[in-house]
Amino acid sequence: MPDSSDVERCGFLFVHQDTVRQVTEQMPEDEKLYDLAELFKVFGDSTRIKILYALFEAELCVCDIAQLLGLTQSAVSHQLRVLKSGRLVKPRKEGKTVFYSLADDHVRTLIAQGMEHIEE
Amino acid sequence: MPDSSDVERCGFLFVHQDTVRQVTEQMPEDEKLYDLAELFKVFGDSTRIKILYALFEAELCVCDIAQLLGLTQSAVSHQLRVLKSGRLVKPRKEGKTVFYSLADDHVRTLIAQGMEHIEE
DNA sequence: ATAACATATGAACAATCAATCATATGTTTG
DNA sequence: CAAACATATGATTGATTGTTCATATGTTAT
Repeated sequence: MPDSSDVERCGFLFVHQDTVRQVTEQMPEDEKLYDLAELFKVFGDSTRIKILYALFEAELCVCDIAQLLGLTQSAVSHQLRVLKSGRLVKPRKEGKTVFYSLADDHVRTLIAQGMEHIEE
Repeated sequence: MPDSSDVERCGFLFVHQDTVRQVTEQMPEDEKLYDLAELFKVFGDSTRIKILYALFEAELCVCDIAQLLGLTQSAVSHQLRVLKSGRLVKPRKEGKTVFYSLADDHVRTLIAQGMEHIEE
């Protein structure tokens, strides 16, 4: 990370000074941007995407998901933990088994938007 | 990865057999799911998110972005390459300098949706 | 042509991460 | 209580990734 005494300068920054100030003002806080990146990181793995897609259709238990996707129970459980901590899925306990479902509709919307981008 | 001869079975798969079949049918092809995960992976880094946010307001050159975000020219260039290969930004060359802008509106929509999820 | 500049690229390294294996927790059934 | 079952967790490991440093490519100006 370069420190302020050693900042590079191209000719355009000062030409676009107004724009640059505007950009700086509109930029959300660092923490928010970090959280946003963390959210997308959760979507950024094909196993987790598959799990989410599976939950598009139905509430499923860990073991069902594992069979459905040809994965280990452990792998699925680990990934469900990531999805849960990102508030993308929510558990419902029923005796021994835990059923997972999508936490809210943002998950659907985000994935749909992503698909649109892929397919265009 | 477990092979088919050694599949775990919980009591629920067969209870939910119809649902499981339906889920399997609705599931997109593996390659598409992989690509989708790749797309989200591009959003899944705070530096890239910051770059995208900067480009929300204006077309900017590499050097401007570097200064704006307090990053190395090299780091920005590397990340712009990732963003470009994900078709999230597009370059416009003008002499020595290269200006980058958002490739399309999906970028805005996706980030907006993500922010909604974060802020709720 | 040569110097200055803007950007891109390649190699190297530290950090992060997903899958695996082994095991722990907690629930139901006999 | 003990055995069987469903899920969760912790440690390890191979792979991926973001940054840095050095350098290359390509453009403009003297």
